[in-house]
Amino acid sequence: MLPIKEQLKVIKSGVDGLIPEKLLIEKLGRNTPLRVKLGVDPTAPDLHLGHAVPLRKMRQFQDMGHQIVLIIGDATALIGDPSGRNATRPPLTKDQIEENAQTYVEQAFKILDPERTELRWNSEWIYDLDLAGLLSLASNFTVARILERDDFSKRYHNQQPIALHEFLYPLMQAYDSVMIHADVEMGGSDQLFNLLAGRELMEKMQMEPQVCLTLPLLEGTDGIQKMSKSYGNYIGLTDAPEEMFGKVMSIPDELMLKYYRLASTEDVDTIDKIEQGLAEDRLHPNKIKRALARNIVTAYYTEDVAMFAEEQFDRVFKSHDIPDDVEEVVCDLTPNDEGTIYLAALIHSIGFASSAAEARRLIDGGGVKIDGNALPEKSYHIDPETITNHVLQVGKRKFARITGAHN
RNA sequence: GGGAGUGUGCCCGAGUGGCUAAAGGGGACGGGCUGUAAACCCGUUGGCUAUGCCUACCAUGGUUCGAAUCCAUGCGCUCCCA
Repeated sequence: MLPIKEQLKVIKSGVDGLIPEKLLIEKLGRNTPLRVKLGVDPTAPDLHLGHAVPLRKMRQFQDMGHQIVLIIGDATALIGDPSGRNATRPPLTKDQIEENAQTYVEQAFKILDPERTELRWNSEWIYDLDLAGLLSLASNFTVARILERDDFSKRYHNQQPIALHEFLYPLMQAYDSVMIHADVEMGGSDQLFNLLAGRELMEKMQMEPQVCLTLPLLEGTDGIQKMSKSYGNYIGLTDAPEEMFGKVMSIPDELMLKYYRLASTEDVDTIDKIEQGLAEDRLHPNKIKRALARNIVTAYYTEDVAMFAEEQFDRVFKSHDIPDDVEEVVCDLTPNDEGTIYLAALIHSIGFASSAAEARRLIDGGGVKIDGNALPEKSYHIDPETITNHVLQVGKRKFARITGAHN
């Protein structure tokens, strides 16, 4: 294993908090692999760049020879983590959880080395807890202690409901740490309370407590709220390369460095140089953002794919051209008695607008183009000839080559 | 168990009998500009083959020529007391 100093440098890069650092040094000093825990709840089927932040940190531990333990919270997902929430999570069925968990693991292993990962499901021990067990577990915490946490107290003061089962969530997560004998548990900074509950419970059960490692939350593409599927500001690990590239380009400039530190594969020294270069105006923000987008796409696909994604991006957004690979869409282009087709309905039917009325508004706003030429206002009804085998564009990003059905 | 509130469009939030498809803000989308799907500026934001028609302010019923607005009951949520 690397010397402790070297290990600490890697561990601490990009982290938000390490509680307590002294204990971590002590644990590292024993020169045996640490058990490093990350628990994830399969509440949504797709992982995004925000989830990837702790996973990347896990990978760093893994590469230094520590034993990482990835816990799939299939049991805790039934409760739903209240962290940072202002409302109770909608319940998921066991089937949904099962399904989500599958894709979750698959995507996590794009970052982690599966061969050296201990994968556990917390239903393994949580389902064995009977009521008596649960009660004795609950007796370790007080209501005041749980109510202390920011999200609960906010909800309480704002007269928003807190369901009783949500109180139990931190206990369940803490119990996971006990069961797998965690040395370190990591999570986003919003997880701090849950992580500390793990420490507390371990101590009460006469174990050496875990070290809590928190990572900053990654803001989504809007640059304001944390990346989350429910805010629609996420960059999914399974997004198409062009999509991924474009989404990275859409983050506010101020967020670039944070993305470099938390979501890219670039090492600390390189990022420091970039930061300096930007501050001194030696590096152009657009170039740096492009490099970031390429790096991220490369991490989940390949370098070639990333370069192609960049080319397409330039075609569409820089030169306002039509991309190479426009999807062909077959539509009913049978004209009515007046020899026209209702374009607004067609746009709606292929999913480019949420209603025909919206399609009409888009036409009037100049957002609908055929072969790159904007249609004039009110052209809701058009001659089918003008569109058959031509490229219909709605907004900047939606393209389709329209062909008629063969009757 | 008793009492007090509250429920509006994707979200927040005004509106307390007609001028309300419903102010304002956020978000989203579209256009312009550009170094980007950054920033900034402008526009749009219930549905419908559409100068009109239909559906909408928790639900149902009522008062009224006319209700998001008044009344009744129900449902949801919150708070206080026990």
